[in-house]
Amino acid sequence: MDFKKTESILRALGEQNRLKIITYLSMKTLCVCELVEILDISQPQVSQHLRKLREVELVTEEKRGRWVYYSLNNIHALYPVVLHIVSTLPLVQLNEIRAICD
Amino acid sequence: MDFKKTESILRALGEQNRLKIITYLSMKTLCVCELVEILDISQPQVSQHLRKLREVELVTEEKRGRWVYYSLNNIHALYPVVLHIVSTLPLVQLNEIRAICD
DNA sequence: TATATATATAATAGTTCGTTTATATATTAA
DNA sequence: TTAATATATAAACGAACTATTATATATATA
Repeated sequence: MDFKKTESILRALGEQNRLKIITYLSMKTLCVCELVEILDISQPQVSQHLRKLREVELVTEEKRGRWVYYSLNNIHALYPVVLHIVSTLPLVQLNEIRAICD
Repeated sequence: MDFKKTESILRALGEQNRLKIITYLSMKTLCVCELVEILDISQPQVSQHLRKLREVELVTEEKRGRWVYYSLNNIHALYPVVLHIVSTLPLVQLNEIRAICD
């Protein structure tokens, strides 16, 4: 992984909401509206943060009906580094997600 | 390490010149003028990048005479993560540093 | 078909960032 | 003591970033 690419990936990781998205996705594939509820930020904000993570291919997306599900890209060259970073972060709980989606 | 602090550390790491500084410091303690020569960027640029790394305590400094020597902070909570990142970067060589310092 | 939901994107404004240039301070050497 | 070297910092400017607001598209439901 060259310096330029690593720079852009670390930039994508260097934001609290995106770190939280990565942390939750490391536990479970989630759709946008679930992330909106979990992170308690606006839908456009979640979409824009996901875009940054998509641009550097840290996450993958899969459309199912109305929903778009996001997962950590576990074949990314820096996937082990990402998990290492997540392991240093506070434990978060993935409580029952209130069915606000729908 | 909380999300806010991790954000600021990843931001400090998310820049090519700073990634190179970290990479070289992982091999050897170096003074500012040596980094200026190795990275081939201006002295104020090196000093400002070092400041960002100092602010998040990724590096430590030690003044000896006219020179200020910088080292990786190996007791930083994220030191293992930093080494993990460095291990994914291209190998760099620390050739004889022409004695431009002095 | 009309409406509601899920999502993405664009425009805007305020903020942070990186580079350049100029300068100040400390230390050493002449 | 004067000059040179090593370093830090500040100001200025353009670029990149983030949040907000508005809107467009796709899909499902009534």
